[in-house]
Amino acid sequence: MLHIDYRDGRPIYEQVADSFERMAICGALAPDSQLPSVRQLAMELSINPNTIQRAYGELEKRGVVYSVKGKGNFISADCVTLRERRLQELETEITVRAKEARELGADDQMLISWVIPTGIKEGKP
Amino acid sequence: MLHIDYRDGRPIYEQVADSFERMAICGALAPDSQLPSVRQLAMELSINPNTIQRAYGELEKRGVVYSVKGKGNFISADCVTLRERRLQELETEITVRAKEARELGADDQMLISWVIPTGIKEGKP
Amino acid sequence: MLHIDYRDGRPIYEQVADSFERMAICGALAPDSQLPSVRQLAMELSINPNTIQRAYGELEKRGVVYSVKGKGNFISADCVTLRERRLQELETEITVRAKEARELGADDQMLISWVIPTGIKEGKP
Amino acid sequence: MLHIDYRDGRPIYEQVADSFERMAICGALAPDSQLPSVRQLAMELSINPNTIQRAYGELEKRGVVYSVKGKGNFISADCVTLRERRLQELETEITVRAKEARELGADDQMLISWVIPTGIKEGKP
DNA sequence: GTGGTCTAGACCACG
DNA sequence: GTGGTCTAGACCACT
Repeated sequence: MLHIDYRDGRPIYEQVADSFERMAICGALAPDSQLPSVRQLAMELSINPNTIQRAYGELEKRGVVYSVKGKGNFISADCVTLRERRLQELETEITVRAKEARELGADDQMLISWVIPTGIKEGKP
Repeated sequence: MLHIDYRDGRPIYEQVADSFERMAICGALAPDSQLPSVRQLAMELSINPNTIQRAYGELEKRGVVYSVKGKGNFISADCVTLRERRLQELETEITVRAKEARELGADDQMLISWVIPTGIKEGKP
Repeated sequence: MLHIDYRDGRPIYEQVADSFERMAICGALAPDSQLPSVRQLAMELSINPNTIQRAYGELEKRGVVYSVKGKGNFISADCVTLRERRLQELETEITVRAKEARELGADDQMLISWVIPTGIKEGKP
Repeated sequence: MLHIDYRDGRPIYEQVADSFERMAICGALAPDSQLPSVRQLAMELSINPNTIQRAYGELEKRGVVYSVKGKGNFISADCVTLRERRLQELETEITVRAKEARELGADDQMLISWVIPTGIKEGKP
């Protein structure tokens, strides 16, 4: 269900949080659907419960999840909203880098080639 | 001359190294020009010499400077080479994010608008 | 388990790193197996933890280990990969020296006798 | 006459010593011929006299040069003797590495290909 | 308890 | 004076 890569430089809690956010974004987790409990998920992944707790806290901070005392953690927004939020993040990350690349001599054509997949551009069959 | 931000999450040695790399890339530091000595820069920035040492070590690992015992640290490569190296980094960073954005529904037009500083902006103003 | 020679010209952190790399190459350390913790190894060898830290950093730079915050350091690559890497290093070291020896008058036969452990030795016994 | 490369990791005094040894080996410097004075060479190369002094000391330690107080430094042996000495050094350096390579799986054919130049093997036109 | 970073102060090799 | 290494001790982020 969830994949942890210890070699990945990122901390575990971040990997867990990212996985859930990705699932929420793609619609695999509907709004108000409940996440696995901290203890249960910790056992499944053989991870310290503190780490799961922190991952859920991270998701709450990002606005992806809300927690109800004594009940559990739940997805807070629909996938469309989350998708837009993530797209805005990506936009700033890309524009910042595009700006730097432009200052280093990259021109329109080069930048466009970076964001448009090579080969087949239409269809996605 | 050099600015350190303690609130910046990045470690100090990395900030120092990045600053020098940026200066070398933009041509502000010519090849074979000498960098400030470890001790002197440490005093100017009120930083431990060990931290500067590490920053210079990082730059050497990146191929931006070379060090001569008893003489000092010097810029190793010309700005053109360094610029190409940095552009390749930016390319991968951008393509990875563009790929994710595309999976989230971004189309060519949207991605292109992110990398091209258009004077005309639709909506948002 | 690990041997440090203070008279050896090489820095301690390099000796430590080399020892672990050699063990990983010969298969004594399997991929994903955990290395001793920085503090523990420092105590065993009566060495400053900082030096061990640096040795592990060196190994990470070489691609021999990966580190996980709060967990420890682990072997990253299999012995076959590491072996090939080391063989390439040895190839360049040998070819460089063979070239110089050739310029000094060594012929094919002499060079071959150096790299092949012949039971029969002419003269010298 | 003599070439110093500051980017070369090796210390200056070693580079100077190596250059003279190479010249003595190839016969460019005859036995008992005088080397340039410490001060003069230091000026020519824009190097600290201490460094030249150390280079000459290194050469004396290697048995390539002998010094006469108040007179100067002189080549000690003929090129044939020096050549043999250097060849013995290269032999040990190569055999040690060949032994390690063999332990890592290199076979005769591989090792021979390392010490015999690719392409044309006869003639040296 | 783990690794990652930083500070403080010392010694050595090199020039 | 320079860089390179090592020690000692501290704090932080992560598990």
